[in-house]
Amino acid sequence: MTERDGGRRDLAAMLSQVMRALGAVELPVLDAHGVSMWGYVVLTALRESPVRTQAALAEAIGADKTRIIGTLDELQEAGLIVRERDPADRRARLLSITEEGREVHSSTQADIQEKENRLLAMLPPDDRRGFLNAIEAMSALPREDIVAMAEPPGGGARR
Amino acid sequence: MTERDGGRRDLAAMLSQVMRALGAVELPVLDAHGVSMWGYVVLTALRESPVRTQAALAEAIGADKTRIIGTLDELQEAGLIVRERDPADRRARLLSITEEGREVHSSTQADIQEKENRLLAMLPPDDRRGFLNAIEAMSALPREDIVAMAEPPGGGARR
DNA sequence: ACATATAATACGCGCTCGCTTATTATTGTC
DNA sequence: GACAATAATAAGCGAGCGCGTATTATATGT
Repeated sequence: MTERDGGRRDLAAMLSQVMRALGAVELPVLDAHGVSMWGYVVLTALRESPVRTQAALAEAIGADKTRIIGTLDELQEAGLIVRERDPADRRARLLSITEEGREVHSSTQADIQEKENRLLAMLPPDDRRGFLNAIEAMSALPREDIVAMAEPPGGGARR
Repeated sequence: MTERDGGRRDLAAMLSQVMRALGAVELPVLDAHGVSMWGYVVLTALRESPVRTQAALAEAIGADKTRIIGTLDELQEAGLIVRERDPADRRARLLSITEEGREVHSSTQADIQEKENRLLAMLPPDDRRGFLNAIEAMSALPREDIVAMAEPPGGGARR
């Protein structure tokens, strides 16, 4: 807010820094729990709700459907997920989390959030609340919505 | 805040979503201005202050010193930066931004921040303020500090 | 003078990822 | 039944990246 033209630094630049630091904090936690990053992301998603196809899961978590197969293989092998053909459509795989997967996810998430809480504790309460509200809101939006939102208002007529 | 164990989603997960969306918003802007992502990052850094060695620049922007050489080559070729040997130590390169580099950076940043402002406008003012304060604070900290902060307080005795 | 350290540079290795293609099995439509 | 579409799967390609190595030039320390 001192010598910058726009009055603030670029969001992406700042967030990129924060993300990198968070990675340094959290990846070792995943390692310690024997879960890969994508494995953890999959567990998180399946914990919220089972899915009917791998493609749907991939889309939900922003992964490439052709690349999560290995991750699913590992999770299935480790007994953390169930992956079976849908009797109603044998092309599809029903994916859900096992009880063990739920436990692994819980303990991992507890450790992760404990560390995150420590970071959040450095912020004044109002800023913390605002920050959490903001990223909750933004992360809940589909990417296309965010892209559209960033366009000039008159840009809609270009469609 | 409904059915989650910890009461909130993982920061890293949410921020990762936001970052991806921001990428979709901002990378085309960089393209339109003929600047690569790392090129823009370098211009941003040199605009704040010149540096004395490429290694120092790389460290400041979180890049790999062996990999930014190509980027520096391009920026120098395009007349956006000055890169000359330090007369006081011929091993080192003095790096600074040119007037043209400043202009390219300014127009790029204006477009980027305009888009970011549109996104920020979706947030209630308090949340926006809190969010910006938070990421400014967090992104200003060295990564090691953040990692250390995430450790349990008693962990210090382990050193 | 010589040993050691430093800065830039080029490049290798292994890994990840976005995207694409091709194949097999299965389902849906005409 | 034929054909198009769909789901999973494997793998290729190119790009990017973290990290490491090696080389050359230069500076510093003994």
